[in-house]
Amino acid sequence: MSTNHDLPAQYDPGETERAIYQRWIDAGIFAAEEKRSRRNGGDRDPFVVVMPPPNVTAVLHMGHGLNNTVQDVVVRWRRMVGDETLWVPGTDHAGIATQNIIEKQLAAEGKSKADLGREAFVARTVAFVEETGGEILRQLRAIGASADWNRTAYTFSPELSVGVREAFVQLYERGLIYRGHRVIHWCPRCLTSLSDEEAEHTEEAGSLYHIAYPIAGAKGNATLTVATTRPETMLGDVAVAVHPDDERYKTLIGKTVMLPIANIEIPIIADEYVDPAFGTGVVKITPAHDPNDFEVGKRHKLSMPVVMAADGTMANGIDADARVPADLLGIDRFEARERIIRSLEKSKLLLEAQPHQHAVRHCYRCDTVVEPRLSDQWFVRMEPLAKPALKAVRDGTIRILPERWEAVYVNWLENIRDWNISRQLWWGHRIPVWYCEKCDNAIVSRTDVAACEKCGGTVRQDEDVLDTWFSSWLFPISTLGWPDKSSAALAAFYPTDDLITAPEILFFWVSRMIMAGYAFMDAPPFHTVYLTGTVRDMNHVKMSKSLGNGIDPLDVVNQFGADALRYTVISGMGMGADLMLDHRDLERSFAPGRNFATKLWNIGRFLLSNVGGTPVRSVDELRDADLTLPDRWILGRLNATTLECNAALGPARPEKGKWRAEERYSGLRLSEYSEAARRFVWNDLADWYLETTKGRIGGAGNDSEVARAVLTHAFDGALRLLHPIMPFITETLWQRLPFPVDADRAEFLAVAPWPISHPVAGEERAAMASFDLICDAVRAVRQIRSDYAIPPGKAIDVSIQSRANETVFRDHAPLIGRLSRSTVQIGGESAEAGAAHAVLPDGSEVIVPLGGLVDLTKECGKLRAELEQLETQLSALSKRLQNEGFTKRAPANVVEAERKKEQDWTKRRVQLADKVSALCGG
RNA sequence: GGUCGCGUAGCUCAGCUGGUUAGAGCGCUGCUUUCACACAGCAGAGGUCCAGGGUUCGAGUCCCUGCGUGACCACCA
Repeated sequence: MSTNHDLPAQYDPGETERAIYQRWIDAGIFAAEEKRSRRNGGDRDPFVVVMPPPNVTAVLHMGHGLNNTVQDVVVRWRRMVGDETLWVPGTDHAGIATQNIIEKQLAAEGKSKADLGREAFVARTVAFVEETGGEILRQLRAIGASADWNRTAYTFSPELSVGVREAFVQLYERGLIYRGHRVIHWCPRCLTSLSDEEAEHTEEAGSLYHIAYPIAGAKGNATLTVATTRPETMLGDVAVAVHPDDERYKTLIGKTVMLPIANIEIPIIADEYVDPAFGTGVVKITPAHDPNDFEVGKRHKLSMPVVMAADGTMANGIDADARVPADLLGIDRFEARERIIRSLEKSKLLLEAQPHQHAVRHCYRCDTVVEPRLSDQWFVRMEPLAKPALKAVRDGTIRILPERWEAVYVNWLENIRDWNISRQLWWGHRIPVWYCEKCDNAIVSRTDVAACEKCGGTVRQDEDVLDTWFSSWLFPISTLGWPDKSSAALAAFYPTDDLITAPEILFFWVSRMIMAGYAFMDAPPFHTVYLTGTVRDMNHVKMSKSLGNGIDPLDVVNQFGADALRYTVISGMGMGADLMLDHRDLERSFAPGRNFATKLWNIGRFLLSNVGGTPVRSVDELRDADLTLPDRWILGRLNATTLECNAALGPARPEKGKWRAEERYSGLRLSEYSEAARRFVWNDLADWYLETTKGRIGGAGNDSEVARAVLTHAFDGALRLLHPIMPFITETLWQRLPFPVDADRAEFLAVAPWPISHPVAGEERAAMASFDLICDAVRAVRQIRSDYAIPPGKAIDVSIQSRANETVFRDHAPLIGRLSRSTVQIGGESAEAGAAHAVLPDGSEVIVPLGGLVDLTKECGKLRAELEQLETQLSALSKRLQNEGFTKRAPANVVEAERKKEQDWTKRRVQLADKVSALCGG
């Protein structure tokens, strides 16, 4: 133990945080051991959190800061409670995102990926990732993340890649992966297909063009008007469709129209898909460039001409013949739209361009407008996978917090569509399918294939790679050793416990992990999903680097310390609520956290300079008679605060495998936990208890020892409660506390036991109420001093008058006097209610009622009257409910309502009775 | 278009199953450099809990309507 008990006047987080983190790492306290898990014969419950793997190229932003702080708080809490705690860190290779970065680099060098070729491109990306990747994980250490870095995973590592192939092959063998020919979302900039989730809707102001298609062979200039928002695709039209029951067009069905510009005759068909009420009730059918039209085309066995190239320029593709005229070939789709509109205007076939608000899908990586495109892709059949995932949330195996997200989750899974998993990229897990060049055999294999197993012909592997999410959906199992089912880590730590992430990836990642858990392990990956809020600026705009409204968490760490960052994030975050921070004024956002750290520091300084470094006595050895009222009060407050923190943090896992209704939505209220701990430290310990010890510590004798012991114990408890939120400063201070000699001490606060609590007993409650009265008296005297501008140095005589609590006040008059810097007498004549009565220096007299004290006689009378009335009503009600005549005759809902009322009144009666006994004694 | 959320002090928000005088941080006013702390202490000011209606002995809390605002989902071209 340190003999130097002087702390520097100022806490310097920069100096201490790094050193402490290194000591934790050196001691290996973040490393989890399989054999200590109860599931592997150990004596500890496992508690496991899997980190949402950030993109390997990412740099830390506030979103990560928030998310990982929440995870770390939960993980550190469980570690202190004594669980075998594992937090698995890792990164994601992020197919499109990473490939885009390398392509941008190449573009800056005047090259394209085609110049390099696939192999060199991948090699370059690997080198880039090796060099710069994982920086974000190093940054997470700066905010104190207590992950088990020995287990750091990477979705594209050889180990995890084994799992990816295994998953693909297994699903293929179970008939859940298939190759499909259909219209998918295509990004003309990234040149790859996207899943439905990757093509995000944005509301945009566009136009609904009304275009006249001349009816073939009709008299005069008869036309049929179609409505479209994408006229450039009309070159790929193979029909126009009307609703079969639409009286306006019934007679035209079966006839043909001339497709303008392409000058082709196409049929008028009937299909129920058409909504007669929208637009003109006539729809152009372009099967290769619209998913609905594709379905219509299939139903009517229409051809599917492709009139656009992969990069979004006009082209005569498959089945298109010469539909695209020469002057439009190679023209970008949006330019082509303009030209086609102008051309139609000229030929008077454009009848109208209505302003039209509609949702346009954009690439989630580069924001380019997505183009529907006909192509061959690999799909996962989702419905069978969704079933157990749906059941899990419905039956309480998995809960999602905040509760409202459960409905969103259920809704998505109920309407799930097949998942396009192939991407036309170079960066990612190559699809494990080989095609024979000779016999057209397709081989799906866990290992690389050299030759066709049927004919021995040469094979080539599918060019495409898998969606990044096809590797991350395996994260909870693959990081623990799957597909090796005998893996000790899998046995010890799967299923995991909490999954903490942003709601944006509920569908991308969370839902799919649940499906993968059931598909490959036949067990859910976790029992709790906690969705955090979003970090926004003061205008409620989501923080992002590109908008320039971001905050760099490392700036905050440098200026205010990691603890300040963490405290701000945790205390400011209601369950699932967004967190608003001012990026232009970091002081405003983070000073409260820093100030609180300073407060802790100063309590520590007081303690070390007054209590000193000599070991204190253990509070367990103190006899009740030794404890003063303030001692009893602060110990009671510590206990109450521990209870509050426990209640806010909630059960770590469902008690009986599944969440019961009562516990399902409780816990993980981190801001409440943080507030309870802060209140204890600042408002109880620092503002009151510490002040009461000032006259005691340093004096000779027993009472000084008692005060030293209690103060140290209370501060120790506070540091334990706060450690998950502010790990650095609490560890620093805790290391220097003058613990009792024989204390059974952990080496680090990070692994010290969480405070023990007990149910509050009646006499404890009474003692605490007494001290609250003392505080009221002190406040009343201070108010007199402040209101009447009594100078600090000037003593005044005050008398406290209270018949009801005279004993309490009499016993503690010196304490009241010391805390209010006045001379206090107890007792006086007008003592009906409690009041402080002072004679001012100028001779005038003032009276201030004591805040917490009411006119007891009156108040008790009122309460007793209410209680009496309630009891009368309640007994009448109960009698009625016991009367079978009533319960049988009255309608069920009335009886039900009366029963409910009986319950309410009973509850209220207990409340009132409690109050009466607390306030009025007996 | 569908679903869901939010509207409480100047600002950012707590307030869980209805029950004392509606809370916190920041900001604001006054006093104080008192030997842990001015990144502080003490004492204050500030709220028709969006509006209107309803249920109840009792509503910030539950129900309905309206206004404002946000999120998610969506194949009306």
